[in-house]
Amino acid sequence: MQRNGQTNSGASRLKVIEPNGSGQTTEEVIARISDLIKGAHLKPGDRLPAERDLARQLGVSRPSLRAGLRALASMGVLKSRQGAGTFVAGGPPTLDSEPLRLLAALHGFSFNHMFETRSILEVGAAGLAAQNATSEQLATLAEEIAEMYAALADPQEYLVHDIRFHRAIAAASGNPTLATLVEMVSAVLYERRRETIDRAHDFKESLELHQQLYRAIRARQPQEARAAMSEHILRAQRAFALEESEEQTTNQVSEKREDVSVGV
Amino acid sequence: MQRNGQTNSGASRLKVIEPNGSGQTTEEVIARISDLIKGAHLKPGDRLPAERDLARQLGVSRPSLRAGLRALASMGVLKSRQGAGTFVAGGPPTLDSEPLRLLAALHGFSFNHMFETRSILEVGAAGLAAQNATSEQLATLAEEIAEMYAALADPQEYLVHDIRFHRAIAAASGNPTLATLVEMVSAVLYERRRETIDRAHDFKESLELHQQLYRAIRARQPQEARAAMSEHILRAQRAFALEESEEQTTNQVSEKREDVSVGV
DNA sequence: AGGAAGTAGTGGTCTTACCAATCCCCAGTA
DNA sequence: TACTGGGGATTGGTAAGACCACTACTTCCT
Repeated sequence: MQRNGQTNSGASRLKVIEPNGSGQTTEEVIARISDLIKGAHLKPGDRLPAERDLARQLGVSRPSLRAGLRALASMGVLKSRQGAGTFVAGGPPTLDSEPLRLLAALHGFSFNHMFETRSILEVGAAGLAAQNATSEQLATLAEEIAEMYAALADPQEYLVHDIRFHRAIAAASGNPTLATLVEMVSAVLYERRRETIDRAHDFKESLELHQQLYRAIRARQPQEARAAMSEHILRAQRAFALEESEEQTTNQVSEKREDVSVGV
Repeated sequence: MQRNGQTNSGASRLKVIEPNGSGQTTEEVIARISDLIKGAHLKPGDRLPAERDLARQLGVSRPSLRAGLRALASMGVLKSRQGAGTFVAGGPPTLDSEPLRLLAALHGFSFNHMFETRSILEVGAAGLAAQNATSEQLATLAEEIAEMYAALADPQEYLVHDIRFHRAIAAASGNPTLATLVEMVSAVLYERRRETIDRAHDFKESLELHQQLYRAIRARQPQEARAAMSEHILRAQRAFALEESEEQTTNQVSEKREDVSVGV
């Protein structure tokens, strides 16, 4: 079946994909779009041609093209909006944390290991932030601490600013790669934390450490900043484990797993 | 159109997906399979039902189901083999590094930042390895160093064992989450390094540091291990920058970017 | 008993068609 | 002139059915 019947008359910009006998049409599509991105021909926010057009240009069917686009979308580099088009992801660079979540579920990663990893990343970020933070970034940090003070009575609200504070430190490190990883790992833990924080105790101690951490960064003292961050996360880990055990005590008998096995 | 005509006679295991008017059938599929994984109903190596069957069980069309499966496959949790079936990813836990690569290309992450991140991760891993490495893992490290000695004259071969050595350290940290991240970040840098290593100089210095690092881990000296790893990566970064600049000198005029713009 | 050909069954692709959300232009109005 | 509203054209989302390429298993012949 010749699917390249008409050889793209006129000024075709993209070489037609070979009708490779084996099943790798989709991968070809992925590779082609990836190359466009790596070659800086596509920038964040850019819009791709309509699926029907792009499919014709590449010499593949729309389903195959869509398969490729979906793969890239699930990697977070493309965003499709029905009726509007498909765009290159803009905004702050982000790695989806869902893969990590699933990987953790599949291989039974313990939360302790996750905290350990987060600690390594954030301690490093704190050290770099103490070296590189701009005055504007310092201001953002101070604001979030103020918000935390204001939200001492509201756990959920407190958590929001806690998260923003850590995100701001990652950004202040001046290393976007590191910030992206911090975000990815933290997201997995925060999701879980959001469910248990209402049982949390004494935010004051936590806030105290945040304050201390901020002062170290502001004073350009990397070692102190690292120490404060390390201590902070360690305590967070302990608090987490505590709340976890409390929950298990509560939900002791209410497991009863619904029957959704897939009959493998 | 009632696509839930026959209500899955017999022992239906999966609730049919609502014919939700809006366009989120695929996401429903992803969520459903994800839940099966998170709920430990699917383990690594498990095989999913055939697409046609699974689509019928979920009450969606095969294209929609395939879209969901592809999304999960591109996250690395599923692997499809034509003629065989679709399986839950087995083997060592792995995060695809392609998303990071594309993100780096999109936002112009510098290699220095990438090295910085790698340093933070691997220094942490080295410290943990010094605490947790099993005797078996120590043996693996020693073997790889021996292989490096043997490959002093073959850059590509040397690099292979260099990579394995670092991978072994990450594994020896006892923290699979951390190991996964190390692998992801390193993969991006190694790919680039493979192209420039032939111009590399004096592996002996590098090997010396590897040796030193190994001894620190074997001696259970986390601080020394961290220092050695830090120094090692710092030098690798310098060497990388050097080879990079040499390459630029070489390829000065040979840019000439082929015309593959997508006519956006 | 061993190897080779056959045979379901699987994922991969294509075609066609229709649905739903969005965008954008333009007429109508204030 | 500026603004608002409608309506058509465009775009991504879903569906159904068919065929292909590959795999794994069975079965038959030597």
